[in-house]
Amino acid sequence: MIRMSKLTDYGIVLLTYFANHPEGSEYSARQLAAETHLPLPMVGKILKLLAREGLLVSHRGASGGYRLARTPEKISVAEAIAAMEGPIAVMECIDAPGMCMHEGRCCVRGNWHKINATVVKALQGISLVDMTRPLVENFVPLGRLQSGPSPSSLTSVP
Amino acid sequence: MIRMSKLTDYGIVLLTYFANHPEGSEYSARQLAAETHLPLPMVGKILKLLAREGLLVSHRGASGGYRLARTPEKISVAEAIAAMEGPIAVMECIDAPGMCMHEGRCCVRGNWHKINATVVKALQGISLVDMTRPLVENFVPLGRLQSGPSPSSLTSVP
DNA sequence: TTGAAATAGGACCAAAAGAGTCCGAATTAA
DNA sequence: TTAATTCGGACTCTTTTGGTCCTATTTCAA
Repeated sequence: MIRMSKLTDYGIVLLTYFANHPEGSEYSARQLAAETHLPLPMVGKILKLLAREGLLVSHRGASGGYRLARTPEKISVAEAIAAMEGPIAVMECIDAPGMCMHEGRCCVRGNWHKINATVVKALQGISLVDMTRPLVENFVPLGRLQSGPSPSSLTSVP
Repeated sequence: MIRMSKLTDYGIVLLTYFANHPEGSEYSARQLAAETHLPLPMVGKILKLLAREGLLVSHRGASGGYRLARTPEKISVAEAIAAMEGPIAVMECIDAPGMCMHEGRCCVRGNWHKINATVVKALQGISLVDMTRPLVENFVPLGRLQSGPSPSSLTSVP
């Protein structure tokens, strides 16, 4: 299945929790685990990761905790995912060029690059603030990729 | 990593191979493996799967083989992925409602639904024919989701 | 009629990734 | 000093993936 890991799932829940509260608020792993009902060891692990990746700022010692490194409008879902899972790449050949034997003669790789870029851009367009309220599809309905030289071929899609 | 399986990768390569050849052409697993340089047992497995899912039609017996079940314009990348991996769902709660303990109080689930739908639609907009030639980004640059009630929050994205 | 060449449908296995826990060390507020 | 934190790992168990292989069954053609 095309699925993000639980780590990412929880990570975004936690980040959204920050976005839902006054800016600059600091919370410990313990508090966040209690509030979100996620297991404490997991929450600890995730917060550490997010801090290392620069999305959170940590504050050590007694009464320490974490806060967002930037305002939530400036943190995108794409960044959050990348922090948890590494670069977004639907195919191995996207972020690991040279690993695939067939790279030379593969005729679909270029297209995967563009498809991947489209997904990334869509996710970059969603901030943590957006995640705190219902999303609405824009009047520009969806990002379509279209085949270049030749005509048609898109109209057939339901 | 957010990555499709090799099965899916190979599956789309194979489907694209059909799209690149005269309509209705039939090829055996052996032929396809030779042409695409993919391991024969894998190719066999994938073709069986695609046939079971209705994207290919199989023809048993000596000099049997497979052909596309529909014209390649009418088969989308989204369908191909779904055939190989099951429903496209970036989060478990999308295609397995009830599995997540936090479903009741989760405040981001609705948004994941919409994000998922956006990705699916983008992939539905790409047919096998499109995959046989370079994709070009449409003038409508990309599908953006926007938060409803409140303004701004999108302008900050690089 | 027979045999070769296909697909059908699984079982099977090893390796990798995921999910989750736990521990000792360093840091800091009180 | 002590208690509450974060930090950085190691560690285990389970699931998924990637890949192979085997035994039907079907069909074409000699």
